[in-house]
Amino acid sequence: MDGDKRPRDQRPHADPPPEFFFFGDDQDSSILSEFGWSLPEPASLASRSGELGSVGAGSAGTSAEPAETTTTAEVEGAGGGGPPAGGLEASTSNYPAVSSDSSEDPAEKSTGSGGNPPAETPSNKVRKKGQKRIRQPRFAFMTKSDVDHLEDGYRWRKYGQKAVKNSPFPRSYYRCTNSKCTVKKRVERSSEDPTVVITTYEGQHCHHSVGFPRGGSGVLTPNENATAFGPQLAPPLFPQLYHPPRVLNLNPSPREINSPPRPPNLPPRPLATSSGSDSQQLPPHSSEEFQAQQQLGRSNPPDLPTDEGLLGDMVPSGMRHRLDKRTLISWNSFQG
DNA sequence: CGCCTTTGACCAGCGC
DNA sequence: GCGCTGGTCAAAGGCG
Repeated sequence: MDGDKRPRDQRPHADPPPEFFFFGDDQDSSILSEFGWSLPEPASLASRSGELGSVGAGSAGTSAEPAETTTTAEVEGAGGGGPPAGGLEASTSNYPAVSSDSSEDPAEKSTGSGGNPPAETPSNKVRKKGQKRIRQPRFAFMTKSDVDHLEDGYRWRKYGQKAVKNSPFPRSYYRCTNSKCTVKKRVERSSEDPTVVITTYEGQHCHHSVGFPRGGSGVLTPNENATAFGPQLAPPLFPQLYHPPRVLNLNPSPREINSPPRPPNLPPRPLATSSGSDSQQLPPHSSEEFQAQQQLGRSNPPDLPTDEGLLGDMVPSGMRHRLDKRTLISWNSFQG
């Protein structure tokens, strides 16, 4: 992709800019700060966005706590023109909202395993020349976990793994096992905080979740998925997170940054595919956490339309279609 | 046997 | 055109 000699995070970005919205707790706020996601200058933000894996080489993680805190980033994809330098501004204006541009995208790749008919897949495993890779909307989640592949209610087949620049950790590529589904996801561990797993979803599921853990109970309906990120947008919103993650403050005050780590009464909860049973053992929230979530408006008042659903739990409805740093700032301000 | 992971090779796309 | 990197393919092997 980039033959640029500059550090990847200093290059103009070819991919659509990422639009991040974050979830987690105060502790994760500091993590984001380390990622440079706490409202970096636009250029920096833009460069990081397209490639989460370039989040940067860096110091060791902040915490060894294997927890469930999750950060989410919307990484819109629509191949082709990258945003002009300046990133954030550009991203906001140049890229359509996920909800609108995702639903009508044709199956994305010529090599697609999923919805694309075999006829479109060259037998020699080579993409048709001139066929541009079309990116579907993407969402990235940052989750504190000691396991890489987080259970999300769908079944995935790993189809590749690559070492990524500026990261000691390889990036894994997964594809939804449903033959008609083109959803893919990338999983990588943050180079800055090895305890943080970055999961990027791309595409939309066109089928029911299998539930989680694999084959387990708790089948998600398409509607449930839809409520999370718009119509059947990929992430089923981490069903294991029955208590949706809290939204991170991207612009934490010093006080917030220095806030004490999460209390020990919040047990770490690895969200593992491999150890699926864990995902069912959802510990009861501490009243403290619950209250905090309530304050963040992540509860789902009964008077909200269904559409508010899980996403409503995580982000205000106003942010649903366009989430960018500024929005987050605004929201953070809104939260006080 | 079916499903999945691993892994090396290949290609696309980008900047120089 | 070259070099680099991300993304993908597909054969081979492992596992239940």
